[in-house]
Amino acid sequence: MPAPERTARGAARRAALVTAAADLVDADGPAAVSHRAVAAGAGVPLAATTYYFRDLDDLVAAGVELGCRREQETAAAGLADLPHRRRSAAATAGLVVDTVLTPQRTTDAQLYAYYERWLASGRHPAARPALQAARERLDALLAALLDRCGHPGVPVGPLVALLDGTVLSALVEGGGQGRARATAAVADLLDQRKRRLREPSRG
Amino acid sequence: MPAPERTARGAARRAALVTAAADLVDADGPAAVSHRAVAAGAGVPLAATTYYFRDLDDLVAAGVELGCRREQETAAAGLADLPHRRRSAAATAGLVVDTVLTPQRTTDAQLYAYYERWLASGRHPAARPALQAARERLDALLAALLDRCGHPGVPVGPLVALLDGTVLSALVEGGGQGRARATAAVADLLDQRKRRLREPSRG
DNA sequence: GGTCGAGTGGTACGGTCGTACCGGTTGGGC
DNA sequence: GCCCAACCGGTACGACCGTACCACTCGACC
Repeated sequence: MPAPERTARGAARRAALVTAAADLVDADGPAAVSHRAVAAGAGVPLAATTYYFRDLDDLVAAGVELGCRREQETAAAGLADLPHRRRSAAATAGLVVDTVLTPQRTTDAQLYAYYERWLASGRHPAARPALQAARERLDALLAALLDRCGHPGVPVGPLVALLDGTVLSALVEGGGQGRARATAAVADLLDQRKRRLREPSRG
Repeated sequence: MPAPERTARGAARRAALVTAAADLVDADGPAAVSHRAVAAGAGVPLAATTYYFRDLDDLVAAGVELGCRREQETAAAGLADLPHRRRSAAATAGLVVDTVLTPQRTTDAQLYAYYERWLASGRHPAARPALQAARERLDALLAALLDRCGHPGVPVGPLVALLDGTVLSALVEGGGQGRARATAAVADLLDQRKRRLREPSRG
């Protein structure tokens, strides 16, 4: 079952499976990926999943990879269209949150699935490379975004950490405030940094 | 199956089940909790799990609750023994990380399980109250800790968010650097705040 | 001593799961 | 026209799952 799809039809079917897997991961987290669910989602027989993927880990990894990549591609496209202009901390924070979470992810269920995806490498080691790459691309995307918004040089690592942790906390609390809390927290961080830069560290 | 254990023996058996569930959650996350795994862990027959718990959600919630509570109790005890003394940002950060993650949680697998536990309310709504309460107690614990270390008034929410997000990022990266990264990030935050306080915001 | 309810434990049912198997089909190269 | 690989798709197996059932034991109380 090496399945190096050589046929156009084969490649299309494999792509359909990966798309179905990515959709499942996005909607319900990596745990929702099963051979049967993916096959049903792609509209192909069950056996196609084992023909094109070594095992479930492989299938999950492919779904995670596509899910990360496709949403970052649209984020990158949006970033390219964004005019280079100084923006307020609040406006910038909104764009940061949109870049990290995508504008589509609004409900708590979607945010749960999102963070379950980041944790996917725990249960599915094959997904780790995709997640690492996605994380690196995200950092680059955010650095470029912050630059375009007149907030250059902001350390991206702590900013993403603050965002993620804030959403996590809001998920525990419940009530769908994840995005709002994260936006406020990021805006605060940008504001603090701006103030710090205005008065250079002690003469 | 209301199971309001009236017998001392019954209460003990229920406690054994909850302990086994908490151990499973700690070791492998909430998804590892199954009737059979809990029964085996507690050394009781399978049917005991359905006798003492309405359904699996109930069992998971009980395990999550105990897991959170017992580790916070030891953290609170340690805090009570901690002498009130000014401490460096680095030393304080180490204590903060120990309070949040417990000193025992060192491996990546344990940290994965820890954050899966925070996400438990997504799949197991019954666990939400326990997680909310745990989060509130954690905030109080940290506020007290920071006070004892000569860092009073530090906003705890963003601090925990930064810590959690940093560990999350380190888990994606892999390599077991979660604690170290989190400690450094928290120390940085405390240092920045100290500097900010030293030169009061612009005359 | 009899009763009654809490607790016990073995067993079973219906379902989903990952994965394997295998005969059938197709389509491009000789 | 044939062949061979890629591909297809139905089916099956064994494992584990949540949950239900039920005959049983035991201890307290009338």
